[in-house]
Amino acid sequence: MFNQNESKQELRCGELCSMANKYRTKTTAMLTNENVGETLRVAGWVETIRDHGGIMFIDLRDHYGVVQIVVKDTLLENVRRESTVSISGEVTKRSPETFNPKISTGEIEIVAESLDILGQVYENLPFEPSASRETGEDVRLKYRFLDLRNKTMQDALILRSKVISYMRESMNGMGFLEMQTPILSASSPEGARDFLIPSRKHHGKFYALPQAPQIFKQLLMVSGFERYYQVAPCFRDEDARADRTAGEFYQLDLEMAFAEQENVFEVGESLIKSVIGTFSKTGKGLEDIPKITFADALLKYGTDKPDLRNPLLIVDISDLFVNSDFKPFANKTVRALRIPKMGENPIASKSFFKSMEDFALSIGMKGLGYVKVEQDGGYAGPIDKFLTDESREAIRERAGLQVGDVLYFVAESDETVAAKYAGQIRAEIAERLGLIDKDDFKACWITDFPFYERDDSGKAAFGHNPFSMPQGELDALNNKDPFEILAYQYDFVLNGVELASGAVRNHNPDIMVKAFEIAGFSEEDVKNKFGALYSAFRFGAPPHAGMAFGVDRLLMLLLGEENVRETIAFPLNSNAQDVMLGAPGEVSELQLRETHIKIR
RNA sequence: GGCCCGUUAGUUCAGUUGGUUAGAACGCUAGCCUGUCACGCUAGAGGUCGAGGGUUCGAGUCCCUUACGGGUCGCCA
Repeated sequence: MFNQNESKQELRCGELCSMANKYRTKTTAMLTNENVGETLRVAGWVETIRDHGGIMFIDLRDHYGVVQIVVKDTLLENVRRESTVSISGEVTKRSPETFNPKISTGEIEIVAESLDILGQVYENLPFEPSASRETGEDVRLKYRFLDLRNKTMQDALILRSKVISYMRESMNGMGFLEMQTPILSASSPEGARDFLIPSRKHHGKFYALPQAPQIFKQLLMVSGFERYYQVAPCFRDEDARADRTAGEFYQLDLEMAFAEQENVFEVGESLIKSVIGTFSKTGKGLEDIPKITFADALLKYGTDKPDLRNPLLIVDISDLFVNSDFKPFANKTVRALRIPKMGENPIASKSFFKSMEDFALSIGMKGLGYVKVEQDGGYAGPIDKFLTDESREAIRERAGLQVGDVLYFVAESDETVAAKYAGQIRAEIAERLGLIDKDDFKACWITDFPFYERDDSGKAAFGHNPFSMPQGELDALNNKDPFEILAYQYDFVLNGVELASGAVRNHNPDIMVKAFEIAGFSEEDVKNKFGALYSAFRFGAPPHAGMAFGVDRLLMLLLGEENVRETIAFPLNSNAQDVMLGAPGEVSELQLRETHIKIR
């Protein structure tokens, strides 16, 4: 198993790494007790200087590790921390009482004979690289080159490199070809906002950066490349989140011809199980990956990206309150969340219930009712007095209530809203009670997304992806209520994070036209919006299906980071700016003229 | 665009009911120290308390406006 904590040691390298030159003859990774007595040269960054008057020590850090340098004369004048130096000297064995077990070179040291400053530090450091992760992100990103000297950041980017290379090997091993698709592309009419690039040669026209290689990979299927993948940059001009970078991100994008949903699952599971098993911090891998329908996920977990490490489940009890006298529940969607033994948890004090109610109000709920199951099996709590004896028993059975349990109630007129609130309560309770094992990995597939959703005016609009195949195909489109139609569309969810998304594609132009017609578009619209696909599908398209994993999010989960920017060398800040290079920035008059742009 | 939180030394933070000269740690500078490894000790420099306005005898502290940062909702087929 790959050990994240020893990633530097994993970077030991062969012949190429040992290339000796005027800067160094050895890297720290190559230094062992065997080198004692040898005079050699090392180069790196001055991590610390410990000046004891008559003797001084330097911790010299290169990419591979650290070695202690002993300096006995005035060589250290003008040497500053974090400058780069080249030092020659003799490797000596330390006396046993001065061994440092924390570093791999802890039993030896180099007695400096000469020292050259290769890269001086000219001003005070804005922060300590060793403590950079406690520094504000705006300062870190402005001096990202210093931030990345931090060991945790180095390890994160090393892991990123290893994981991507491992995924490429896996995909290659499964017979997939990595292919490149254009970066300068056309604006797509659906989906997120595009980043636009003005054309110099074509007045008033624009390229767009691809939101995903979607259309190109489907065209590759039509061309007969049956298994494609790409570590693909994707660009979307949407606002950032902790788990969503501004502007650009990487996907492991894949597509398979003559494939069904199950075939994609097989490939996806094979890939992700081996990645998690190989690279997770604890070595803990993924167990069985259940398939949960979108409808079921919304009911049981209150979200389409459930965290299955959270053991709590939601049940529907709406039917018990049809025509109930209790107005807040009567004829509403009522969901109940059982928290086993919570009544016996010392944390579950009066103030805990109060603060949960405050949380409920803060997310827009009107209140948060609950009952406790007492020792005698009876209920206590603010909701109990509104329950009939029959409903008490029905609820007990439905939710599997036992002595000591607490049951929370969520009631809303709108079913979707009720589900969402119940999901938020489920997540919050689990967080507060510490029910989630942060070192664990639990995943599921979410399947059977609705093909259409109601837009604001109640009309049918594409739910997620107009390219996906409706279940039941043309027959369903012709004969079913559009809102009953499901799509061959799926997400892969890991620890509550949407890690991948995919679909069986609609490769049939007749079904495509019909699907768009229901959503209010004509055949002409299809030709205009998706002309290339429409055309390609008229020339012998294979059925095909695929998906795409978010590489940055995968790294975030593997590293146990809360923020996806910790996995990227040079991310934009959450405001979509590069404060180091000044992007976005102004351009010259000439550049504007050449691209026919006038700034208002 | 809405909402929440924040902004005090280079960095991370403290700062009481509004009350003398705004503190600490790390970093920086200088000095001492021959075995440290987060070295230690001594001294020192370093602040328009994000900006503007208001209340007050008096504002880092209270009020308003605004800028910036983080999170979140919208958005992300």
